[in-house]
Order: sequence, then structure tokens, then C-alpha cells
Amino acid sequence: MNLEQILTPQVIAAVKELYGVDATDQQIQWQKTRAEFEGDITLVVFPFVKLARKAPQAVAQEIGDKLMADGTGLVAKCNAVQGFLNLCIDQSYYINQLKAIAADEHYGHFPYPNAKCKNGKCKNDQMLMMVEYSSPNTNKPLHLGHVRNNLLGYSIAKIQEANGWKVVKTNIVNDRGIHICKSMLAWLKFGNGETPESSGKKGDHLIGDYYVRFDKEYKAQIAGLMAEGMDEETAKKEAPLIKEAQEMLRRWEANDPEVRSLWAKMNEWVYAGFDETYKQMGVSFDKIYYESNTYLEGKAEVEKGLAAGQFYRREDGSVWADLSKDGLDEKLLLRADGTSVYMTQDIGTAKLRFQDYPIDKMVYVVGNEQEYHFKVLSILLDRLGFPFGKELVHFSYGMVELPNGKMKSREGTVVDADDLMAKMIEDAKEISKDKVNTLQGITEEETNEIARKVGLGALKYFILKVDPRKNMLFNPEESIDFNGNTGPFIQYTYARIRSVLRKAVSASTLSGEAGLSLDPKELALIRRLMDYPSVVRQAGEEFSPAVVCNYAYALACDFNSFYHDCSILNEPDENKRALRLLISQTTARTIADAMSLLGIEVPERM
RNA sequence: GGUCCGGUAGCUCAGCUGGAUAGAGCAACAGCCUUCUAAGCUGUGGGUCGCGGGUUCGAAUCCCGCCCGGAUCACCA
Repeated sequence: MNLEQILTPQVIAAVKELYGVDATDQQIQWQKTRAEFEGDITLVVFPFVKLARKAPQAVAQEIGDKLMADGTGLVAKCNAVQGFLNLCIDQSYYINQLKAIAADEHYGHFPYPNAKCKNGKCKNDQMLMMVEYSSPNTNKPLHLGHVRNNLLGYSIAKIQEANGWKVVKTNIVNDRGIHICKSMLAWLKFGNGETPESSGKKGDHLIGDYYVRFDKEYKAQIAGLMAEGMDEETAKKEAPLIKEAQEMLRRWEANDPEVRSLWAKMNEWVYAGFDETYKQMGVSFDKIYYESNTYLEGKAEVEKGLAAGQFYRREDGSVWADLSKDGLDEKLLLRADGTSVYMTQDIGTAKLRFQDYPIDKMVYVVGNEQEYHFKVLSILLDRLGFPFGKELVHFSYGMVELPNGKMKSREGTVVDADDLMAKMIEDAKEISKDKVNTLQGITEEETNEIARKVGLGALKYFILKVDPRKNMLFNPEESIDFNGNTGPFIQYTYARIRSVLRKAVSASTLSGEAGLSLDPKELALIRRLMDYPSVVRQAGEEFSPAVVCNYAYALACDFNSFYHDCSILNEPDENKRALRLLISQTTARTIADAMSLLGIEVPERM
């Protein structure tokens, strides 16, 4: 039970006694006391001013006097400034809270709050949330946009786990379609049998190169045709290359063995490349789906819906859903030639997933450009009887933009994920060269490991600290910071604490704390630590790793300030020293936990 | 045009379930290492919170209108 929960009923009682009115929970507003006033927590008394028909200051004073006279001794002092009642809480309360936090192995995590209730009877099963993220196309390597997606998806999964959900991380790989045929065709025509082994290229990069090559050759053909007098639109349709690619797609759909085997081979190259990237990024999946396996399932679902009268068929044979009752348009589900569209595939994927897992909540981590798609998908899944359809979450995030606009794969204006991670690790290593005194006696391997954690930490924090909904800017010309409000700053704080704890000879236990008086910096830290569970809760409700970032930063700031002012190991009073060690240890643990929710590792030294 | 999202310091971003004088970091400048890691700490300067109305004791925050930027409204994914 936190401070507000303890104090709120006391305030309600005080207001009742003083003014004979029943105050509602909503009228009780707490906020942190501003630094310039004395106190730990502040009650806003404006809501009671009318009831009391007195000046705000007088009301605040009256309530404050009542709280102090309650006999518990919790409120040690108070002062009233206008309509704000600042309360000083007895220090023993904080010390007890600190001990409780230190003793709680899973502090900030909520084990099973989401008990599944059926027929009013709770079976205490854990609710299952499936989180889809990454969802790459197999025709090009991952870029910075994917990095944001992956980091957000992974972090959200961790955050929801901390909030008590059973989370299944999933990936839907878009492995079929015209895009991969383009790469395949270009490889056949211009590849001379190049393989990842023969060229030493990562498989996804190799395929990406041929995708770019296709586009280049295709554009040349279009230009050629236009020079012969054809208009642009016709030229785009008539260029031999695009026709060949389309023909290849037809052969793929017809299960042509030759095309299928090439397709399988090239996709394997891509997956090997993706696996490397995912591993370096530190993300993982519990279950991977492939569109080549789900799109037929989608067609079947649509046919079923059609038979059930949910959808209708037009004269040309195409199948549509009428969403006008939901305030939307009509939406195509199957083309006249019977082939499926994006929506059909997503329905099929949902079907398979629901067969595989008892999904209570489905979360799609997909860019905000697809908001309309998911609005439609939600309605369609609901109509088709999927329990999670209506309440599906499209975790919609903003684009990563470069100084000159959006990234475009075909135009080569992308920031490659592998390159970027390598660059960050390299930068981290460069910076660590100046730290010879703190990193002396460490093996080359350890140094590399620290650089990896720190470099990736800088990148991840840089991306995750921004509100996911917002577009964010990345300037490749300016390197990502390692100072200030950054991942490395927080990692550094952790490493500092670990260093102190290593040097602490014995873990003396805290006793006889009655006589202890808390330093303001100690108090601030304990209060910050107390906030952690509500931060985890909020991050889960809002689907926002940024909330966790802000907290981790604030916690690190509080610690550094404390560290600067208060000596830990050199504190002569044994009891005080024990308290500070306990604060330090709890802070380190909380930093590490918060960072783990972000998918960021913390080094023991740096 | 309809719908959705954003506009806060020179730059990158917090704050947005209404609360006291709008916060960080970067960049600039000035201090702090014989003492637990200086990737740190302390300080200075920097703002019509896009604009205009409204709601109220109180608005960056809520409501309405407008301006600017982005996304979306495909037999693309």
C-alpha cells in the first residue's frame, strides 16, 4: 500500500469531520511537493474550499492539523501554502518501505493480476497476450524503421509480462509476393550464381542488392520504352522485367517446382541474415508464422464468411465486406481472379494463431501508416467470431525520419540495421579507450562485451525514450550521444553502484534505524524507488517503453546526486553505512530491472 | 475533401487523467577529480508551450475555430 492509499481515507475522514461532507476519491488529489517547499507529499485542497466556505490556506491548515492528530504519527509535520497542504511523513515510514522493497524479489512485477474469469468463477489462469512485431519482407535487410519496431515490440512484451500477462512474441514473415519475385528474377538474370558463401555477403543483404538491381534495370527499361514514345503508365506495365516478375509469381502460386525451389533457397539466405540481426539486437520470438502458410487459410475463412452471409460476391467474382454500418467503406477481401490481398492474409494468420494459442489479447506492433487497415481487421475478425478481434490493439508507432525525409529502400536512403549497430559498438569502444583506469586489468573479450552492451544500450535508449506515437528524427551525421539523458548514463550509474558494492566488505544488516535521520538525497531516492511499480503499471496500460526510460533516467539522476553528496563506504556510522548500502543495492537492482524491460543490458563495470 | 496524429528552449525530447515560478539532455559559458568509476556533479544564459476564443479559483494540459507538418482513405503490402 503506498502513501496515497494510506492517506486518502484519512483525508476523507478529516473532511467529513470538519465540514460534514463525504469527499470522493476523485476529489482527493495528491502531487509531489515541489522542491522549494518543505514536505514529501502535497494535498490539493481547492476541491474542498467551496464546501468549507473558508480561505484555501485555512482549509489546508485545518485538514493538516487533523491528519497530524490521528495518533499514527505518520504525518510528522505539515505546512499550508495557499491551497496546498504539504505533509512531512515520518522517516520510519520510508525506512520500512525501503526494507520491504529490498525484500521483494519481484519488486515492480505483478504476478497474476489478470485472473481469467469464466462464468464469474476465477480459475486464476494467466491471461495470454500475443504480441506481433518485426514482420519483415524477405526482399531486403532490416533498416532503422524495423529497428524501432523490433525494440518497441520486444520491450512491450517484457513490460506486459511484468504486468502479469503470459506473453507470446510472434513474427509474421511476408515471404511471398511480387517483391521477392523481383529479387529472384534479378538474381537469375544478373547474379551469376552468387551465394552468401561465394561472396561473403550476409544473405539478407545479398537479396536486398538484387532487389535494388531489379529496380534499376526496370527503371532503365521504362525509360527506354518512353524514349520510343510510350507514355509512362503504359511503360510501367509493359516493361519486360515486370511482366517476367508477374509471370514468376503466377508460377509460384501454381507450385512450379523450379520457382519454388529457388524461392526456398533464397528465403533461407534471408532468414540466416535476419537471425544474425535479431540476435545482435537482442530480440526473439516464441512463434514465427509465414504468409506462404497463412494466406490460403485466410481465403478459406473468407469463403466461410461468404457462405455465412457476412460478405458478398460481386459480378466479377471478387469478394467484399460491407463496413458501412461501422462508418467505413467497402473492403476487398478476394480479387476477381481469386487471389488474396493483405487483409485476407491477416485473417488467415489470426485463424492459425487462435488455433495454436488461447489468445485473450492480440497486439500488433505496426507503423501508424496502417491504422486504417487494423481498424478494418478488428471489425472483420470480430464478425468472423474471433474473441480478441473487437479489442485488438494496434500498437501504432511513428516513423523514423531522416533530416531529408523518409527512408526509402529502393532509393538507398536507408540506415541499415546491421551497419548502425556495428557503428554504435565501435563508438562505444572508442570512448572506452579513455577509461584506462577504470577498465584496467580487463581482457579484450570483456572490453568488447562492454562496448557491445553500451553501444546497443545507447541505440536502444535513444529510440525507446521517444513517445512511440510520435515520428522521430535520426540524423546519421550526428552520432548518438553517450552523455546526458542516454542509455550509457544509466548503465554507468549501475556500474558505479556495482563497483561500490564489490568493495563493500561485509553486507552489514540494517538495525536500530530508529535513530537514523535521512539525508534529503537518501529520501529522494527511496521515494523514487517506491514509484517503480506504478511506473511499470502505467507503461503497460499506455504501451509505452518511454515511460520506463523516463523513470530509469530519473532514478539514475537521483542516485548520482546522492552518490555525490553522501559517502557510502566511508561513512563512519555503521548503521548509516548499512542504510546507504541497502539504498544502493536496491537502486542497482531497480535500474537493471527497468533496463531489462527495455531490452537493455547493464554492464558490471564500464 | 473525410478521418487520425503531431506542433513546448537554437537542436533532440519530457510534462498533457487541469494545480504552485513550464522541465531534461545536447550545444555555449563558468566551476568541481590526493577521497566509493568525471560516460559524473554544481551553476549561468536561453520560452508569445503554433494562433485565437471558451470552460474555472486555476489551462502547455479540457472544449471550439483556424494555421502549419505528417499519415491514411488501392483489386499495394
